[in-house]
Amino acid sequence: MSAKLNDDAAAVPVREDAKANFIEQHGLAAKQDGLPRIAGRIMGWFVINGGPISLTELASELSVSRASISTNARLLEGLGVLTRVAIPGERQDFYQIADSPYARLLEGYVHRMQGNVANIDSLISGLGKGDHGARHRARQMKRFYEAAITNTKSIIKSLS
Amino acid sequence: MSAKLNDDAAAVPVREDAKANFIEQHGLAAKQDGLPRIAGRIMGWFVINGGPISLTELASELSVSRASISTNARLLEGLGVLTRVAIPGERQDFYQIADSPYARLLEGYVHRMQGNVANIDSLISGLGKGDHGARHRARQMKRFYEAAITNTKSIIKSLS
DNA sequence: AATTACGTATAGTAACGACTGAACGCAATG
DNA sequence: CATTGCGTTCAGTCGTTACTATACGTAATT
Repeated sequence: MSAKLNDDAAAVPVREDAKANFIEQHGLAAKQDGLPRIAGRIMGWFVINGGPISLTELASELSVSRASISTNARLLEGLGVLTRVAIPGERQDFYQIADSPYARLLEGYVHRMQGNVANIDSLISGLGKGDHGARHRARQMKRFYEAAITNTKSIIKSLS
Repeated sequence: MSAKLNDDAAAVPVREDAKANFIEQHGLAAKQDGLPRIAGRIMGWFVINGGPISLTELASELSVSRASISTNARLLEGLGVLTRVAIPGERQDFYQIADSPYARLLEGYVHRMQGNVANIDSLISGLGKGDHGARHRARQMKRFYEAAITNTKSIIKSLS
């Protein structure tokens, strides 16, 4: 997956290409993380341009439907990546990139992993006396998740 | 689906339920991580039962098609979660849970994050002199990924 | 050889999710 | 009021993907 494509259209400004490319790549990366591609593109746009911006403007910026922008912006708001701000005198909703967006994302991640730990716990408490191997492997798995959780929490702390 | 929801046999129907439930929940969690649900169920089965087991046996254990088991087992093998072992005298392929499966998973995660960093770098080097905000936010994002990468690497080290 | 037992490749299906376009509700403006 | 502009909701479409069924290749058994 190497992506340095620089042979077509010669005299085009590379600057704008870099920005558009980043947005697109970030949308792709978001897909990898289980988020809709548009959500990733929105986030990429905010990394570059910061905001605040209205939904309709953002829709035309990324050339997608207003509906899609609306749902995905609220999704990102729920994840703590975007915050809704009111601009005095303006009727529209404006979105802005949150204060520490990545910390917010990690918090959701921690929450999911804690759910996994709970799942492991209910397995362990349901095991019989004979299931030595299963208990051992389940505990190993739990240790992994707990290590990941505490480490992630420390990252969150270092970002805030 | 007719499960065992009776109370006639005073045995321990709860035990088996716990195991089956764990497998199913783990399949669900895998979906969240972008893996096929069956891959997650396979992994859950191995956490409980360890292995080694042949593909056809595993297929009947999880009651899915042999083809699906085959592809997903190879997927997990590629991720470093399962290892193929040969049992002397047996013709079949046997799979076993790998030594430190979670460390392997995290390595893949690190790799993906490094790709993101590369993406950010190419954005930064494409920014003009005026894009102060963008450069600042991009650097912030890069710092986040780098922190996550080093922390994840330390987890990997602690698991190996 | 013929047959059996296994893993894999392939085509087809069924379900899922992202995204769009058109309606709706609502507030502010004319 | 009527209208305009906004965000949201909802039905529908399109593409993707997990999973199955079938066919295939191969190695061991007979």
